[in-house]
Amino acid sequence: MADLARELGVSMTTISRALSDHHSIGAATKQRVLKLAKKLNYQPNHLAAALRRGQSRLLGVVVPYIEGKFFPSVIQGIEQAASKAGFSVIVCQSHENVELERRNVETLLNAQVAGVLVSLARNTQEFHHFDKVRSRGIPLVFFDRIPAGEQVNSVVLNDHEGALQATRHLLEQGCRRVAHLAGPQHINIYRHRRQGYLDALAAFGIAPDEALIDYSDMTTEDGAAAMRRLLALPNPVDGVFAAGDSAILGAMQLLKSKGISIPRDIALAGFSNEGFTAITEPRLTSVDQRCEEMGEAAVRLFLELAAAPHAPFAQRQVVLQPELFVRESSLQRQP
Amino acid sequence: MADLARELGVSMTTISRALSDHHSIGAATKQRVLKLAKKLNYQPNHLAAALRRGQSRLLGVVVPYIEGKFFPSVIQGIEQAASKAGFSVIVCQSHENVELERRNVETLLNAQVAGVLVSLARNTQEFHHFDKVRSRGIPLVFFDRIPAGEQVNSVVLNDHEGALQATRHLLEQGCRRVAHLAGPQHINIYRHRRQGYLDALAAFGIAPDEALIDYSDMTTEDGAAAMRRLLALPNPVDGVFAAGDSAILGAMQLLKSKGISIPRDIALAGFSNEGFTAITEPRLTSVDQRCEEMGEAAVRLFLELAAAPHAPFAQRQVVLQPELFVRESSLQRQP
DNA sequence: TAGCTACCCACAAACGTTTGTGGGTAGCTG
DNA sequence: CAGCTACCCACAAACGTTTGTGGGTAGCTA
Repeated sequence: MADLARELGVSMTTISRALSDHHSIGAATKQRVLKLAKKLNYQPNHLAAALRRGQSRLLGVVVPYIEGKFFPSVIQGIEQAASKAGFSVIVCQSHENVELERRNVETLLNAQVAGVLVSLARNTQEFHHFDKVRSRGIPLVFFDRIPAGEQVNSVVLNDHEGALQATRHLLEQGCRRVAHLAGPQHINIYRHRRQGYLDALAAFGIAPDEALIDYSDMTTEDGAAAMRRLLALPNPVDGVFAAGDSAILGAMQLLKSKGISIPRDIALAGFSNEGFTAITEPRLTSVDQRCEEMGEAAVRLFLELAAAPHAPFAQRQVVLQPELFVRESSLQRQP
Repeated sequence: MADLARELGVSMTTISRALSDHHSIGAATKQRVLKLAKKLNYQPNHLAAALRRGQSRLLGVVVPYIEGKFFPSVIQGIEQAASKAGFSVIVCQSHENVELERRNVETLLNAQVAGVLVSLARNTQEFHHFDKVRSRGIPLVFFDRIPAGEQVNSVVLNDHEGALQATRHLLEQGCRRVAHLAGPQHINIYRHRRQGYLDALAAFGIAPDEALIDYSDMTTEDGAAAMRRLLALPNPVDGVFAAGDSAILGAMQLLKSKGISIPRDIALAGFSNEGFTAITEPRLTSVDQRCEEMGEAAVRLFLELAAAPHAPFAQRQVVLQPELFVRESSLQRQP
């Protein structure tokens, strides 16, 4: 910047203001500065700017993991929206571990991020590590997995609706004893999916049966184990809706190993629309989560919060509509 | 820091040196400083430190994408090793696009990263956007997809060996006309995999046949299209080795749709050991890439380079050994 | 012409660290 | 006791921006 100033015979103030399009700089001067900056290949030091301003153009993201389809896609949406707004994204994984999540938040604060976007780890049940973020006045947005019973800004899928659609679809295909593979109920998404399942049953006048609901961490192994248990019931099920695709995959693999026909004997539906749902045989019906939109929405929310830094806190929530992808694992039950 | 200094009646110099464990500060003083820092909940401003030092504790990573298994796992390895060394990781995706790759590098430089780890985009054929990194004296490490014909530091898999093993395995199972689905040959990994394939054939005294080698971008669709072409050959193939799992998946899907038995009629092997290789039926034989080790090795290399900032440049390359995972798609060809 | 507005610009102080330089003290050696 | 080493510490200048304050000039109005 000093070079630019010397070259043009103006002060660094003018350079800085010209570059940031300040109103008190003449259009002609701005042009000259910009042109010379290009010519000299001037690279702004964002660090210095961040230091002076007390805030960087970095956006911190904490997710449980980045395998599978969901989180990478959300991050993709975040990156796109962020870069449009001139922000860079720094991604951390909590590996489903509160302790790591806590450390990640620290790291991000130390990097002076302008905002923090979080999807909670599985075992996060208290939220004090986010207090610092708020107390520093840094916008905080949760997405997908959000804190229970807290006043927060968040972007979520209408999980209830997704589960409702999936379960209703199974019922419409003729299923009458539909089981549910449920996730940990302290996590909002799994709680809502379970409720959607129950409400779909109710809409069909079917009484819920706790024996048909299996609670687990929703891994492939959990899904297989649950399916094994369900098969042992005196009154066998004819449909399974899982709150996650890994679990329904496990169930499917077990059924196939037992020679049980899908969907003729048992119809299956999952949640997340993972890539592999289109690979299995039969292909798996699943609820799509609008991953990229979720990322974009989270960034939009962040930008709004950042635009009004000292506005009184008002909880905001964006709710996205899921979409059911129907595939062969649940189709043509009734010939 | 000023608070700490005032409280303890020493200068900020002492505080700074005590916190960074400088040798000219007494152990007693260090203890006092550390204790008070804890008590006052002192949060260092890494930005300021980075500004002063001209370097942050951030490690920049550029990858083509983060879907699938490979890159997330590598990143996982990077994060682990980096956090052990006190670095945070900032991940950017180039989406297989040189232009974005260029911009990502700019962004990272602006963030004053301490090092840059890169896996090239598919269409990156010139490398001038990395000159700035070097000229600033910032360690630059390539992994997996590295520049051709350049003096660089890199971590790669022994792709040749992996391909050799996979192809040899197919031949050992009784295959005699093994086709190869090859990727773009300007990319090191695909070139080496093709060469491994050829060398395995040679070892079995089989003459290579260019008609059996298909070049494409290795998508699922590409794999299916290639398989369709191969089936139309007068002299049909009895084995296919693909340089990527997506392609071999496409091939598999096409074969199944034609009612061709795997592995009895045609045996299949892929590369990457993607998650879905254990889901397909039959499960897919594939070469595992030691993803996490690759990430760790890249960080190790970075740390070595960072430790000797002004050492004369000496090209370094770490080569990891692949591992063949044999599954049903290639087994028991000879009863 | 005095007074006002609208622009345009420079000075200099921040932002929170790190670090080269140099000064001081204690203990030891010869 | 002089001289040396080994510690210990403070001063102050950086690092590259942003921004509040205030000064200057031109053009217009009354």
